[in-house]
Amino acid sequence: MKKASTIGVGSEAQPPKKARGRPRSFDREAALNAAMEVFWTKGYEAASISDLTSAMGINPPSLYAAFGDKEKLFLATIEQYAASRSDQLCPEQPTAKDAVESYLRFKADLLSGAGHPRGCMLMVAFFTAANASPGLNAVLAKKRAEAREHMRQRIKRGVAEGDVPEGTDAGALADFYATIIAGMAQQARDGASRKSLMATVDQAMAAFPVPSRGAPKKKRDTATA
Amino acid sequence: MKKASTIGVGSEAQPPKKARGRPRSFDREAALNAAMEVFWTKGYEAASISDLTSAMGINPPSLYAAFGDKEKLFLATIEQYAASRSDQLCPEQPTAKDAVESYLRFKADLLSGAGHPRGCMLMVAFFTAANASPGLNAVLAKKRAEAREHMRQRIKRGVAEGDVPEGTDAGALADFYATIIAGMAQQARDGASRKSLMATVDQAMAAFPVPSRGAPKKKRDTATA
DNA sequence: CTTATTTAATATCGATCACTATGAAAAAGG
DNA sequence: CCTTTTTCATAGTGATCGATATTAAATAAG
Repeated sequence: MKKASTIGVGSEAQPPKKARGRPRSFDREAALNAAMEVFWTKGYEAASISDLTSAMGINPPSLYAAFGDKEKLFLATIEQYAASRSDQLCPEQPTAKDAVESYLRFKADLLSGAGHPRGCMLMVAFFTAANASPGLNAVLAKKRAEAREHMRQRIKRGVAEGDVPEGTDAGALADFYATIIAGMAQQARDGASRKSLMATVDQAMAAFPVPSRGAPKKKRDTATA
Repeated sequence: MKKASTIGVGSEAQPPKKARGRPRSFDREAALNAAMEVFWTKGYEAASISDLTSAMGINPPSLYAAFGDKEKLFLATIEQYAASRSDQLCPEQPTAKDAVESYLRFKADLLSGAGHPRGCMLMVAFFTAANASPGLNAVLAKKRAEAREHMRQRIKRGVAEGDVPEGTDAGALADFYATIIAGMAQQARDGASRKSLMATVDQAMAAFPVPSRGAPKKKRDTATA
């Protein structure tokens, strides 16, 4: 009766050592991706175990044995979603403005992309898991905060390097672009085209502050105030 | 057994003619407002009849007799919500930019206001009623489209009157500000302060196109192209 | 082989869902 | 008074929710 607890076993260590009991008859990652699409489409609370098991091609006991419960399965799909979308600003972009713009266009591309449900799964999760456990909501809140923080840090760096005007409020500017991303996620789920989202990115980038001509252009950290 | 069908009776005609049967023992509008707050807080599908009746202070049969069913009650709260927020741009603002800005600030005020749940009920509805009937979703989609259309018309008028540059794509600009509003709704539900939302409005308005100096400034419709 | 271990499939569990049948209570019309 | 009409309140309906007990099947170890 000793439980071996193979719930968390994803891809931590995969030597072909044979397990003891009856082998699993489904692909864990494929089932996880199927579950992700269900949650992405219907939302967390509206996705029933019945919806999930039929999409994953397994029975309820297999789901619970492999993933724990509905919330743990959802968290696993959230991690899968976030990991496959590397929520980070491209560090090769020379200026903060370029970095933010490429990030927004990357997002716009994903939001309107084919082969998966429309919009952002994290936004769907935010609205449809509001009544779920505090622990789940804490994870979601952290994921949301990360994107904003990455942008804020990049803008701050831009100020230090002189491609963003001195005195710019990096936090407020990051909030603005976080608002743009959230808005685009809603618009995309509402059916907005890639072209429409890109036009919104154009508009949003027109508001990015640039140093006035003749302003100090630091190269690194040689302050010339 | 003749049903008198008093479901829709809101405030269409209120002469104090006494009805025939036992009088209703609760205030219909107060109950509607209580239901609105439940839907606004928990979302459409997550709000149970039990949640609703206890917040409204009535029993299930009274709810069904007065409002029909859960979907009809929800639609009634949506109408109440939209009506009490006159989703229209202030026509007294002299320019399209002023009109859009005051609209955004009006929205930011409501989104972060006290005395009611955070965020926009229509956005909560959009995400939490996605699996509901097509009819319900059509109503919600129409409400969303209205705000965008009002902004588009006002921007178009600005182009005609010369306070918006010629050649401006009014639809794309309206899409941009609809994105801002949707994004602010999410941020507000996520806990953003009024101050933070207002800073985002500042940023968003910096992107509003203005005629270059020396550009034609039509007063009304005297074209001078 | 037998035993131990793990998964698969069936058939549920109690709780909650949206909703309602039933009859008493409260008013007006006669 | 009695009848009619409408609402109120109790106590449910069948359906579906998330989650499991149970048993058979499949593998490795001994």
